[in-house]
Amino acid sequence: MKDRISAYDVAEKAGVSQSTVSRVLNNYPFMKETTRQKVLNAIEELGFTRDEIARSLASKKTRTIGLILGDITNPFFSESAKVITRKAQEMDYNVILCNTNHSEENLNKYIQTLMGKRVDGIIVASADKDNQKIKELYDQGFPIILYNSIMEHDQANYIAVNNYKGAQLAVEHLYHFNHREISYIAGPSKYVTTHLRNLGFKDALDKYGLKMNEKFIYDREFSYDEVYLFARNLLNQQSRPTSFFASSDQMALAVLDAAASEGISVPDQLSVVGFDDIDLAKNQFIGLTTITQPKEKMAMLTLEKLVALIEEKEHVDAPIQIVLEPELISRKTTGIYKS
Amino acid sequence: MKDRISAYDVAEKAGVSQSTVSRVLNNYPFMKETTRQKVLNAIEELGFTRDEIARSLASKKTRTIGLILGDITNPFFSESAKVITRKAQEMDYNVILCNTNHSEENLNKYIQTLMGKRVDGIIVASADKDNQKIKELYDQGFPIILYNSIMEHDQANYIAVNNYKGAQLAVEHLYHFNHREISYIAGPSKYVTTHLRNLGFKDALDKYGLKMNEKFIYDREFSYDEVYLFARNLLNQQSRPTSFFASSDQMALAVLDAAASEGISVPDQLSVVGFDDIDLAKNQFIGLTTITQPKEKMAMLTLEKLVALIEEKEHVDAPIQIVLEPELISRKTTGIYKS
DNA sequence: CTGTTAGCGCATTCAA
DNA sequence: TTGAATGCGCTAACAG
Repeated sequence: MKDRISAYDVAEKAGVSQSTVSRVLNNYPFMKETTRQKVLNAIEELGFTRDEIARSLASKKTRTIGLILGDITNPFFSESAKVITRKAQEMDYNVILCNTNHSEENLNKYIQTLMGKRVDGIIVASADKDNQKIKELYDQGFPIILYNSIMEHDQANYIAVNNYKGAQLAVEHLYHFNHREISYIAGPSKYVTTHLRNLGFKDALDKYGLKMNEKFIYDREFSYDEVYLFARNLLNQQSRPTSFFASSDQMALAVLDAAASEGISVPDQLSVVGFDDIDLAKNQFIGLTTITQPKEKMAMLTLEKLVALIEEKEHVDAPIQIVLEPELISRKTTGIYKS
Repeated sequence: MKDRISAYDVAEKAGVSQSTVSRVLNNYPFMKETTRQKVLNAIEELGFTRDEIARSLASKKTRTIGLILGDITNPFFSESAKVITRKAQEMDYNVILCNTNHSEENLNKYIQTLMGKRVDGIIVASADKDNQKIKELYDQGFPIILYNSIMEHDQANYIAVNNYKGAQLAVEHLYHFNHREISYIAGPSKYVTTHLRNLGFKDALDKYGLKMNEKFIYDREFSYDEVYLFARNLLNQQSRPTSFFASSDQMALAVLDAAASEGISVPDQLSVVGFDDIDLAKNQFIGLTTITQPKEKMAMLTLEKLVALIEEKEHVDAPIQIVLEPELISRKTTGIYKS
């Protein structure tokens, strides 16, 4: 590879100084139009593009943000990532993507790496409750926002849906459809998101006077295969649940998969409610009943707020703490239970 | 935010020079163990992390690669991205994610940006045929690999599946199930990938003596909604196709969606074949018949080869041009046509 | 084995 | 309106 063309090369060709080149690159307004043109021409002829690394070092800004996701193959995350990257491009930011596979170790490692890369801000879409690193960043005033999660910290920035209420809506829906035996794919309560959904689920059971069957609760790590096996096993039991509430649509799909493998038809013999309202849930071949999150809105808002934090850190105002309302959308995977 | 801690601060605290600090950071082997410890302690106490930006500027390496995708919400891409980011982390690389939404303008813009960011290499998973920018990079010897696509250029690096053959397998399968009226969701032939699938499709029709019905071919841009409408419209016609072959599983889902909306049952009244074998295709609630791509293998290979190109550019060997074999997996969305 | 020195390619004062 | 000089925080010779 031939040597790169630097601003000095351009300067020489244009017969000006490097700082003048820098000025036209940065749209400095007070310049003679002719010199600007000379520089522009030289840039054109040489095919020069500035070195963003050097620029970052000098300016202490990278115009890059880190996006930490739990699992990019979960449509909830990828659909969010799509919105965030599009918006980022519009605002002239780049996105470094990090996939933790739901491991806190990875999360910490990624935060470390991103800080080393001097990203201007971070969006965390898969935060463990009380994560220490994140709290440190809040304390330092570093621009960081939790997406789809909240954190109890007076400086915490987050944008999420009311997960507690979402879970309640699910139980309510199933209850009204005469379901009394509800299996719950909860996921580990180490995440605030799932923790809140778990609380909502339990309180809703209480409200309707239903007892919780521990055997019907899956509280291990999110894993398609594990949930598939769990559901399949449960469906083979003598006293099997009449319905499932899954803490994510992805996991609801695993339940549907398991049901299909056992020849159990949905919704006739089994009802399933998900959470997230991924695009696929709308697909009429599937028609998953689920709890909506205003993903698009949340994602846009998250990026906008983050950029605001980055670019106008002067007036830090109050921390950003936004909680949106979920909604239940009834489709084809739930039906009235007939005993 | 308080001032960052630099290697000089560490050096001072440890009572050594900054270059010594740099040495321990880079695991330079010939050092007195005691000084190494002094430095390590100072690093620990100060909570120092090195500035990767400065490091990149000085070393001319960023340990970052660009990953350009057509659509992150298409599981084929997100599943590939997952493998690539995991592998990248293992090899101590970061990934900047770019989502083109299948627009060549975006592709070019992103390539530009990534080059400005001085990424060490680029993976393009959504390349337009004959893209000029990509060719330039090949000419310069810049490490760039096409994933799931090929390019006719003597220095092109690519890893893909035999798309021509894949399409043929699909037609063959449908033909053996007595389907004679096959609709094809082709996508625009400006992508090499789809172009080859289109060729395979047409040649297969010829082989079986089937005539191509232009009205059954969708050759516009990949868009879920557009394909949905196209399929729905077709299914409403008097002489509707008995089967669909979609150039991606994502588009096959759109067809299933349309069929469901028209109350047409699959596979009894309609057969559907996809392409990619996304995880969801295996879901028994759906059971999509499709053409497999060895995604995992392809993705791993792509990253490994790219890193090889980056790190050992001395022996550039022959260009990397790997074409893997596809396979048809018959599941629940295809059945024998009974007239 | 360790310190000194000179860049990397820009942005950004300060003068002129 | 422009140029010269300095430094961002590190790596990488080169001495010693």
